[in-house]
Formats: sequence, C-alpha cells, structure tokens
Amino acid sequence: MHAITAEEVAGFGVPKVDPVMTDAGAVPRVGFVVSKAVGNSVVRHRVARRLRHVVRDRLGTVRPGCTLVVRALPSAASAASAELGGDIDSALRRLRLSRDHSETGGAQ
RNA sequence: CGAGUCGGCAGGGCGGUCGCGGCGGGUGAGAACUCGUCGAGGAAAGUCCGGACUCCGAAGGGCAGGGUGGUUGCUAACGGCAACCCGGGGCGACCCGCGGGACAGUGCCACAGAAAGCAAACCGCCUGACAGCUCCGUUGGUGCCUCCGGCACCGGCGGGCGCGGCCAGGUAAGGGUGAAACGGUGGUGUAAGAGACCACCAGCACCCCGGGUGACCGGGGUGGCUAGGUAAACCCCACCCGGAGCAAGGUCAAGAGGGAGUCCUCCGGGACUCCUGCGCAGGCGAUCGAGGGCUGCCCGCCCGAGCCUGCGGGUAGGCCGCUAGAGCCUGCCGGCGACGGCAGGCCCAGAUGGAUGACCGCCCCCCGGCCGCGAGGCCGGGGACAGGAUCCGGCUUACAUGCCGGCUCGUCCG
RNA sequence: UCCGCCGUGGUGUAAAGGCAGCACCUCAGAUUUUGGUUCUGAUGGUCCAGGUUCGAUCCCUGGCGGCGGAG
Repeated sequence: MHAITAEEVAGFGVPKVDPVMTDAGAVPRVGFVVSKAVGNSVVRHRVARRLRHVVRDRLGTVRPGCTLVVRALPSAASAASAELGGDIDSALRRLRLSRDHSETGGAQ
C-alpha cells in the first residue's frame, strides 16, 4: 500500500489531499475531514457540501481504485466554491506528478 | 407627530441545470434506474431544570447529602407560567426582587471612631470634698510717704456667675468617625440631664372588629418606650428528591480457544458442520461464606459461587427501540389569566463516515458612489443567529432586517 | 448522553469578604569602550453581565472560554 502525501499547503481552502492506493474496486473513494477549527456546525457542513460537489465534478480525472482524503483548513470557511475547485485542481496536479514519479521508481 | 413601554409574527421569493436521504409503486437475478411523495429551528444551540420511556430486586429505616423558598392557582412535572400581595424604581404605561426565620444557638462587622451589640463610658456637662492660684471684703504685723490718711509686703478669717489640678459621684442632651451609633421633632422638668413626663410622628409586640380562599389590607385598643446588620456565613423551619441513562435496553450474527463428527491429504496438516463461548499468571472464597444488591455511613432484609488484578488474544456488524405525540390546525364554550373541555379536520424528518445541497439568472430590502432639475437609471457591496440524533414541557443565551397591535407621557389641530 | 475541574499583568502563580502581591518578560536609567551580567525605577491584571453585602478575586445566578473523565 502506498500512501503519498502532498506536503505543501495550497493558498486557500483545501490544502491537503492524501491519496491512498487500494486494491479494492474501480470506483475511487473520497473522504472529507473538516475539523472544529473551521467553524461551527453550519459552517463545517457547508464546507463539506461544497467540497463534495467540487470533487464530484473531478472524479473522472482521479485514477480508479484509489482513496482520497481531503482535509479542510480554517480558511476554507470563507472560500467560494470556485476557489475550493482551484485548490483541488492544484492539489490533484501535484499528486499526479508525484504519483508518476513513484510509478516509474517502484513496483506497483 | 415625537418619546417611551409591553406583546405578537415573519426570518427572503420565483425560475433553470446538476445532486442527496426516507417511504411507497414499477422494471430488474442483483447492482441500479425511474415515477410519486415527504425532508431542520425559533432558538434545532447551551445542556440549566422538569417529565415520558428503558433497565437496575417496582427500590426498607435512620443519619448524612442535594434542591426549592410570598400567596393562590395552572400543569404529567418543574427551579416554569398566570393572577394577586409585599418591598424598591419610574410623572406614567410599566419594570425589578433566591421575597421563610436574626428573642433556637454560633460566627463576622476591616479602617475610622469613646463605643460595632450590650450595655458600658473617652471627651464633655453637673454636684461634692481636698489642696493651690487669682480677685474682693475685713483684720493683725512690718516698712515707706506729704504722718489726716494712703500705699506696699507678710499672715488669719470670710466670700466669688473666677481659674486650672486631683478624687468621689450623677448623667448620656452634645462629640470629628462610619454603611450602620441604642427612636425623631418640640416642650415640661432638672444641679446637669434622661421617654423621667407630655404632644405629634415613625416603628415593635399582643388583643379585638371588618374584608379576602390566602399572602395581606383597613380601623380601634393595650403595653413597653426601642429591640442594629448579615442566613447568596454556619444554621433552624417547611416541602421535594432511589440510581443510571437510547452508547438506556432487547435481539440476531461473527470471533479467538476447546470438544465432537464428516471429507481431503504430498501424513506436516487442512476444509466444512454442530456444541461451548477465549488463553496464561497471581490473590480471595464456596454456609467459618468471597462478592453483590441504593451512589456516602450505620442498621435491617435479600441474592449468592464465583469475584478481583495483571498480561495476551478476538469482535469494531445488522435489526428492533425509532418516531402518532402531554401532536398540529380551525371553531365554540368555561376562566381576569396561565390553562382546561368539546367538535371537526390533518399526518408533519428519521440520518448513522451522519441526507435536506452546489452553481447561475431575475425580483425584493439595506448601504455607498456616479449621472440626472426630477421621476429615476448605472456600478459595487451586504441580507442575521444558527442545523435534528430517543421524545416532550420550560429556562437561558445568540439573532441582519421587516411587519402588526395594546397602553403611557408630551406637543399641535379640531 | 452524563460528570468533574479551572479562568488573576505578555507567561507561571499567591491572596480564604477588608490596601490585588511575587518571579520571569517588556521599557527607561545607572555601571561597562560596546554587549551580557548586576543595580534602581516604571508600565501593565481579577473572563463577561447582573445580584447579595457597608465592602466581592473570593459568596450567588446566568453566560463565554479552556482542560479532563465515564460508557
């Protein structure tokens, strides 16, 4: 099992995306972590719902069979959906690079 | 119209494109797809009270502990609500109050002040005694002079609206202080004073009459003239309180270890089914009773063969509870009101890695800027507090903006 | 769901109803060629609102925030 962590923090809402390779199915799985530091219950739910829609639109670009963990930082509370989408895009782009690197370097 | 006060309601709307959860129907072997329908709040919040419900043996007595604290009601219940009483604030509508007891006892009241709680007495005031000083009168002696007489010094006696000292007694009127000082004001009275006495006022206790279910209110009389505050200090009194909580509780399955059976085998073992429900070590104990049953202690009663500690291992699932209820709406009736009764109608979230959303357009409201004489137009920004997790009744806290109504005060007009 | 504890200068802590202290930090001055050390001095606080009391960090009520525990 490979766990690849994007260590750099993106500017706005969604700084961290951790993909975990699984051998399970072809469907990619995504989980969200929105801690209490982001805001109260209403704010946390709103952030999670926005992230759910943003990630849903990008599911086709994610390799099948892997599991993503998206963690929201406190600045995500005031971010619009477009900003969250941009952060997700940049995070996915960085992950794809590092994943290619690991593919060329090691056994799968 | 302005100011104020009390109460109630709403908490953006429409459309489009994607999307989510429950229930029901259809297609399908299934995954899933599709149609219909329902899908957060006034506080869902904080978890501060009270209940329903479930289990603990339907839960004994005493002590301890906790809670409440005007009265009468409402309610399933409450620390909630309503009306009223009392106290305080406001011109008023109205608002605020943990609002029993300080002669059951204990404690505390810093600093200041004579004294801080039970009666005393520092200063002061008054009386008397003693000695002294001073002044006046009188008298004796000595000395001086202008030798009648006067003056000075020393002494005796008597006296003073005299002075200070000391002692004894009376008194509490007055005294800077302090949050609070032993009733207030005026008078009589006295050596000085004092409820010692008198009038009025305030306040206390008791009795009587009247009103009220009651808290209490109004009136009258008697007494003693006065009793400080603090119980959100200990405490006393009255009333209430068994404990835990939906991770309550029930049920099904799985599991490690062990046993039995069947099958396969390369003879090491492995697979499946059924039963039990893990292993190791230490300690205590089986009527001489461990441990437990109501949380703290004691007593009483009861259950009782396992219990405790450490290490290691397994499980990390489903279903029920789980949403029809002190339910919501409308109307009528009773009640000042909280609320209750009757009739009719309605079904209104049940998630569980936790659904009710995302994006866009138009409208609405507010703010700012620009253009325009103006009606208005354009651009930009903003539209709260906040989301169920067993359910319900309250309390408390948060909340952009808008709407409605009752009442009070002031100004103007008629 | 239930229970408990705490909140005092920037930090760590005392005060037990009666003048809010102590140490470190910060700042200023002195000493030193400069810096450090040392000495002297100063600024700065009771989480918020209301209540009880003559008087509240302390007692009571309600909020806010933090920490911890049980199943």
